[in-house]
Amino acid sequence: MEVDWDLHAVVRGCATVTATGNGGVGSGYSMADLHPPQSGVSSFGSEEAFEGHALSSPNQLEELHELYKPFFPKSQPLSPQSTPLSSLSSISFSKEARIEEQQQQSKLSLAASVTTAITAPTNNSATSTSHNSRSKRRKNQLKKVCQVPTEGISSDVWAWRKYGQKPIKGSPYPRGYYRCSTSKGCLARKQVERSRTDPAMFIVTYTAEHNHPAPTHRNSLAGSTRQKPCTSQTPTAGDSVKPFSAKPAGSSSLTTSVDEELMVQNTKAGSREDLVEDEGEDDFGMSDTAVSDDFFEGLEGIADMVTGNCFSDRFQPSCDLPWIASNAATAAGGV
DNA sequence: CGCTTTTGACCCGCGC
DNA sequence: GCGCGGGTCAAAAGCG
Repeated sequence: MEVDWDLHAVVRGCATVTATGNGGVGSGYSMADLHPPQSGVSSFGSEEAFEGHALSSPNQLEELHELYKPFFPKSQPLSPQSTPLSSLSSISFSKEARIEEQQQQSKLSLAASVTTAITAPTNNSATSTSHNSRSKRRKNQLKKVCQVPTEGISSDVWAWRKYGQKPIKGSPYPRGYYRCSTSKGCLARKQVERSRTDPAMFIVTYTAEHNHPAPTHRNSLAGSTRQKPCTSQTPTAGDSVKPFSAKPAGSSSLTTSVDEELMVQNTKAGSREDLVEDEGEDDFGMSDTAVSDDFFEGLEGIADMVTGNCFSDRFQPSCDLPWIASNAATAAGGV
């Protein structure tokens, strides 16, 4: 696994980030947080990262930060050490992401029904059974796509459990499928895939929303640290399937709800600004997706918690949390 | 013991 | 209607 990435890196916030090389135009909200140990590869600082995109300057980041502030109850996300920006910067939309989303949306016929679209699966299937959800799998699913730096991936308040991984055509990296493990009934899912253009970045796609508050702590770490004995393939690997497990975001990480929030917002923002042109007005960029309301509500609560104490508790400055580490590791490439 | 990860198989949507 | 590819399920195994 990869644990090539330094843990501290994971926790450490940083600045910047990026959108993949091409970044999303406009979409690029970047929030980078940590950088991949991997090296310099990372984006920070790199011009590529910003290449023509949105946050090409620190100022922009700040602006974003400001923009998001309202969403964060108070403090921010990551550990004390992490800088506010870090959280913000961890996510960004990449062109790829956008495209994906666009496709998705276009299929859905976007805008108008976007809102409902996303929820549809949730609502409908909420009651329903797996069968239902399954049948609707690809229908009307609004997804939020965001790009996160490798480290950013570990920041996620929710506990995710990997339920699958698949090689994706056209991409050297496999895509990992995660579902919320906090609640059985939670339909929230996320897909994590390494960016083809920028291996240091992960494309995280969130589907559905959590129907419960964020976990305050993990129930168990068991199995969470599993790493292959052998391995060690670095994320770089482009290989496909196994070597890199896209483990993302945290599998169990509790990291920042805020981050997630940000992500979502980014998504929204991104989509709204770049993708959704039609949506003319959403306050804050929140209309676009459906995730919205409840999703945010929940997040807010979470954020509170997080900022309040969760973080202090769990997120140690240095992040020695085992699970985090493992997450990072996995995320990185884990498997 | 409980939970997570890994993996192969299966199912389903979508494009041709 | 067929095939491809993506998404999910479920069993096995590992870890705390």
